[in-house]
Amino acid sequence: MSIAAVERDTGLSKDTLRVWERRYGFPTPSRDANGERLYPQEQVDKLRLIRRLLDLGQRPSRIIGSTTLELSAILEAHRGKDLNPEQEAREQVLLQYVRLHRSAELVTGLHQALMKQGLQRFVAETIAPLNEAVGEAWMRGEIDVPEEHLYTEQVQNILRSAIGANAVASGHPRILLTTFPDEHHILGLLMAEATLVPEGASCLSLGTRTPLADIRGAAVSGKFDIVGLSFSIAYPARQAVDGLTELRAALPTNIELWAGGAAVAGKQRRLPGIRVIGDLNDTVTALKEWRAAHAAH
Amino acid sequence: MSIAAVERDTGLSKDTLRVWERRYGFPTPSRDANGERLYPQEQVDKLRLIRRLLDLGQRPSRIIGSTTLELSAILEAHRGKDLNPEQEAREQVLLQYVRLHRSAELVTGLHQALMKQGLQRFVAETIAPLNEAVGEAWMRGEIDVPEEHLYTEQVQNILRSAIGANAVASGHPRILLTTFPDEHHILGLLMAEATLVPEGASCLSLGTRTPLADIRGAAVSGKFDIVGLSFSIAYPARQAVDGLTELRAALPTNIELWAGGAAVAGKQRRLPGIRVIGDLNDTVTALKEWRAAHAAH
DNA sequence: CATGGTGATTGTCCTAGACAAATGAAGTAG
DNA sequence: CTACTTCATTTGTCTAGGACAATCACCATG
Repeated sequence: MSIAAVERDTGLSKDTLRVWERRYGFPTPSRDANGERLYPQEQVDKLRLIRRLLDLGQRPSRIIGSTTLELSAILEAHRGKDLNPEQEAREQVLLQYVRLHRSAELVTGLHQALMKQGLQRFVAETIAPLNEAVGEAWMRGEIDVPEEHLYTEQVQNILRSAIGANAVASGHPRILLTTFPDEHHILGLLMAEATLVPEGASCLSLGTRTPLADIRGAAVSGKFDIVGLSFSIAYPARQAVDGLTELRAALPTNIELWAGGAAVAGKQRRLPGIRVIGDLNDTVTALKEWRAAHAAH
Repeated sequence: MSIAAVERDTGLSKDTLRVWERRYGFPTPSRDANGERLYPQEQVDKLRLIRRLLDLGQRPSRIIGSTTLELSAILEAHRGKDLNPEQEAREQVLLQYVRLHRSAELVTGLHQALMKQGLQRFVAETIAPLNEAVGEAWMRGEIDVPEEHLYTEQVQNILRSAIGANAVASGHPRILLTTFPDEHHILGLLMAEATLVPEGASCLSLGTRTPLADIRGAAVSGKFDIVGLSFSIAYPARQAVDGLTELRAALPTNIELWAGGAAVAGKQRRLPGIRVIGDLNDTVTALKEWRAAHAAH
């Protein structure tokens, strides 16, 4: 696995990978005929774990010497904070369907949950925790790339159908949803849209990876009230803050800027003029705030 | 503007920006107190133009010396190349709905077409030509990134809903659909799925960007009969041929390999053992061939 | 407790050289 | 005239350490 592939896979920049090797003696990639780094799979797995722990506030020098098992244990310790046993049991049931040969059951299970809970609760209480469970299982190597892709695809199918069925043509406010250019993950965006649409907002999603200048252009020419950005846990927090600050400066002041997702959680202090969305319920709160502020007219 | 900001904004990597400065003498950023590059706004604008032209097939050394005005002129020249008046007129009718402020009409129009034509004809007769028209309009600079994204999203919504409504749990053959790692375009995949599902095939899509080794693993462990790959016009033909050859060698012989899309069109001769799908109708043909060959049992 | 200083940690940027993959031009065979 | 090879050029990405500012952990002082 080349250094560029590892960067894509782990979210650690090439510079960081090289400087870790120099400073901490890990990772220790072999070299190809051309002298370029080749990372073995198990080191990439460990890097993914480390990355996850960095996001949780650990520091590299502390954990980089630990084995994969020890890292998983630390991750576990971070986990068992607030686990509702009943809910976790239901997650485990769905999680075991995230297998290639059980895809039909996954689809059925998701559909049933959607019918039972309704769109908003389905997103907040089933999809969001399931997302996390899948992410963690992937970090621990319990599920692999095709299964994670399969999961993403099926959830996308369900959410897009449901959004289409609930869409209102001319609701207010008008919200433009998208992500920054190097953010591929779309589920956060779809979850936001699925939460907003039943509230009567008029959402337009541009999908992932829209250049900053184009976001601005679209927001202005489409006369949107709000621009919503989604950041997955894999997105570099620094880049998110910089990009958001730049976009905020570029947008007219009458267009609000909302940002949600793991990479911006707790960054409200550094993002003046931007509404940081804490979780899915907070999305609804933010919407109510907007409506209250604009009801006076 | 720092080098990281320019990378975000133009999509040109830091390495590329530095090597251009060294080789061509452009851009010429000033330095801050810390010796780090600071790009003036007008050079960033020019870099964006250059980036645009690179996507259109120009080469850096040819255009990097030109002024911003000259670059705009070249971009103009790329527009009205070989326009068949009749065809262009038809495209324009379809294309006028792909505007940010007309997204509601686009959705309505697509829905009506789907209801009128049925899923398979909708894909073959509406989506496929519209795809091409959008692609060409984008090449000519008549629509921009947000509009192309909007189009992709809306078509995705419709196709995914329709596929979900038509899916058969236990049909035959079992088909695994995905793309190679550097292929982001998903519409080809969805179009294939939408064509196959009404025929009673059991399709499972992994979405885009699945590593080759994982495609093989998924095909084997999921006991699929056929693996289908989609290649957009932007995918390098050479890479498609090499990747397919490698995958063919890695797959068991009893799993068929199908490849469709602009990048593999007409490459059947170089792809022994692989079924190259010419167009959407050919997808159905290939399916019938498979069934005929496996009916004997 | 809170606040501020200090030293260690850490990510990003720097320079300049190297090379393979992609491209275009010229030549050759069907 | 087309299709395939060959060869030179172009071009993006990788390499190596060095450097520094921002952040963090810690401790002392108000």
